[in-house]
Amino acid sequence: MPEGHTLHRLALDLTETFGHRPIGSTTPQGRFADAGMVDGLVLDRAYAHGKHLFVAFDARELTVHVHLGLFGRWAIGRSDADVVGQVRWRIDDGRHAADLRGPTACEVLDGAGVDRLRARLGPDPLDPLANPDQAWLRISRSRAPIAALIMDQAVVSGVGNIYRAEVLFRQRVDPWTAGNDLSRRQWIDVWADLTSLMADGVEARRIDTVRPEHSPEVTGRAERDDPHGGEVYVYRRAGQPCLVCGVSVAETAFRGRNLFWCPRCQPPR
DNA sequence: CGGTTATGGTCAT
DNA sequence: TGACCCTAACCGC
Repeated sequence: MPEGHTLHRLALDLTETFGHRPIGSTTPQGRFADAGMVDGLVLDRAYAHGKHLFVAFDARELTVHVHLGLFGRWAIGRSDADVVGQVRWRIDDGRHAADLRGPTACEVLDGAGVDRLRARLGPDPLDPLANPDQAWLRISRSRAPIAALIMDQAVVSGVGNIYRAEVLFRQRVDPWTAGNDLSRRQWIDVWADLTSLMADGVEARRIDTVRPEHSPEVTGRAERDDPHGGEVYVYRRAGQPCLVCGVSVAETAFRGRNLFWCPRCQPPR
């Protein structure tokens, strides 16, 4: 489930449900040995930087860092809900309980640890203070394809396989364009589009990228055919006609991930 | 019941 | 580039 919008949505939900309240912290599965370090502390707020979630606790300056990886999920429910499956971390304020399953990271950090981690991350389109030039500096000096750069969390934070495919399609950028062949204009347009698409994703809790003029005949497709949960142009539509030009959508395995694009709408420069 | 799949990332070679 | 980590849903037998 997790591209950047998912984590920002989660941060808002966790803050709304548990913010400024003392919470119980346990590890039903047993694999978060430090869960007790924040047990009984006041949960200040949760926030996200790209795909990383930070749950900050009171004066002790402790923060739980969570990365969902490919399979991780949070489920917020009632406090009296039974533990089902592999729950790494449960927080509980007596009314609600939130269960974390399958994360790649769930660890307690101090302030310096949070700073170190965030220093490795590129600007996040969902951060109003983020500076796209910070990413441009790296992109414009790299010979790697933009398809690789845009998913490199040190370059840009929060873009995953769906937003990558969709934003490059919407901006008609060939995914194989080398970073140093991309124009500054193209990058600024990609960034601006990411900003609005991802903000929409936070609100809608899903990824929808298809413009109204292309959507009437496909509305409902995602729910019917594909569990990823949104209306998209090219993601997981290999072999199907492009919603804009009708050409068959292309797919290839690239660095361990599936890459989708339209060869006609996204021609080489 | 076993194999496959998934919106991610790290580490070794 | 490949091995491996994390979990649950789904599919075919």
